[in-house]
Amino acid sequence: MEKKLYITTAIPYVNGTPHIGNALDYLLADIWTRYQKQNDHEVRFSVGTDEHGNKIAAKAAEAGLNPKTYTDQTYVNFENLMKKVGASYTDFVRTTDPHHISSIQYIWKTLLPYIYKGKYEGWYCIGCESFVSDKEASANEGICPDHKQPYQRLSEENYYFKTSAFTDQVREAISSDEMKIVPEFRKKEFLALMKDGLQDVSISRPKKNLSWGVPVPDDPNNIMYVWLDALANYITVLGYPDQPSWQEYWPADVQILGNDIIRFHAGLWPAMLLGLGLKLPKKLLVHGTIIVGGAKMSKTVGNVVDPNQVIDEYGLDAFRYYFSRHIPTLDNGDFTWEKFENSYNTELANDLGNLVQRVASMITRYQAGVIGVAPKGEHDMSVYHEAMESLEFNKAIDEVWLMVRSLNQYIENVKPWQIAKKIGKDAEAEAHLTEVLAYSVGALLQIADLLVPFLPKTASEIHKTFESGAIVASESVLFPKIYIHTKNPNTPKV
RNA sequence: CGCGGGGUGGAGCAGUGGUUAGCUCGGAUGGCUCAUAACCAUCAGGUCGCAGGUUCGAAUCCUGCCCCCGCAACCA
Repeated sequence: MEKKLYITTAIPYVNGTPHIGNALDYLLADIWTRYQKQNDHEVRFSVGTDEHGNKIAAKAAEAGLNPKTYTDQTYVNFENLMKKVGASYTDFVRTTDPHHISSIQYIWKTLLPYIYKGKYEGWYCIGCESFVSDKEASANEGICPDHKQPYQRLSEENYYFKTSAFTDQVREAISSDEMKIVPEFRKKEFLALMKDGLQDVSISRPKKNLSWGVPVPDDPNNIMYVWLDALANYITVLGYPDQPSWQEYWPADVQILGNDIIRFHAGLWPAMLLGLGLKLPKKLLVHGTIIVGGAKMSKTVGNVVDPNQVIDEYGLDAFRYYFSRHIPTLDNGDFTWEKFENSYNTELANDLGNLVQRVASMITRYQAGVIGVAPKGEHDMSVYHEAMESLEFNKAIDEVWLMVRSLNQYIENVKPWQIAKKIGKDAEAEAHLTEVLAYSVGALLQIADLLVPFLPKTASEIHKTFESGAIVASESVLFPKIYIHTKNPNTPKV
């Protein structure tokens, strides 16, 4: 049965260059999307960029540009990354889009029954033109590290959103899995965090302190808090409220986010939706952080991994492979160039690439490239599908590699090259060989099907090679060995 | 006693009371020759963080302790 599904990715703040965490968002959403499409569902897959706020304005000023011009230049970096990881997204939203702006103002007006004026008090840096959290203030011993000035205790009048009014509903939705937080431990973590209830959130800043943003309706001296603006993208991108088709896709089936922003997505965002009278998303997929050799990535340490470099050096599918299999979907994962290259050379090149090659080569050599009719692969795929449904993509792709391994074992046991030698002496040998090789092709085609969500290019190359009933030689081998970061074990010893 | 997760062979992990604790990578040996010097098999290697307890029996349950990692609400 065909369903209309919707998946979203967190929209990154465009004040920097895209990093590997952004790429992970797009990749996970894309895997899910391709999987659902393969099952004949229709999917909308949204991406976007978050472009308002002081930090953007500051960066723009540094570059001598107005903020809009600045974001017009930087958002492209993110769009390029989405394309580069092969994300098959259908909708792109920028928070500076006119439709988004008018929509968020409509949202504000609709939420008015839950909005009140209140005082916000906190530590403020005049240089930064912004408040800092108590934690940050005490961490810096009361002095702004950028401006070498002491923070001041200031208060200002803000609009507040009565998130607290929705505490019970949100808690209930999370506990009952009506809005399911995946993985379970994130759900527990968040429920513990909100045990004292959701706290009202200040959702505006005086214009003098926050110039770059969406004005509050009927009160242009106040600018909307960036998170309110940003979170709304998930519905404005669908055309909410003016294009009725949004109703065919909301609520989202899956919203993808990193663990660092869970409280906005599991607290403020559902409260906004409830205030608007909308349904809550069905699932929040919270992925972990990618660390490098056990350490957090950071610019100062200089261990930041550029997704572009990975893709440029090893190819897109190699990137998609490592980040879907060796970075657990629902937990933190480790990246090092050595690990990456090892898994590329052993798993992609030796296990899969070589398997395709040896089967194709035997058919070419023994049967002049004629496959005959390949039987349908018969491997039990329930583990794979269960893993996909429970959003544990790494477990699903693990399952594919079990199949790769068992096909290699099968070939080793049956020894087609020995059967080939009997042709002419043994009357049944020829038919037997054909059967063995056709079976292998059937298994490979099944493997290719299961790889479609993960390695679309590889899957289609395998299909191309075998599906016509005769071998179509490809111009190059799948996953040629690469030794950039590790030693080539086959170099002769000096 | 803030909350949560975790400590299992060199590395990464699975395993929540029951036969000799599994898997992948790495290492050693052997086989094979269709293949990207690939593939397959076998072997080596673990006092399951520490100490007590419950039990016929614990990595698995209980108690205490040690260590690591997140989070601790307005930075997006």
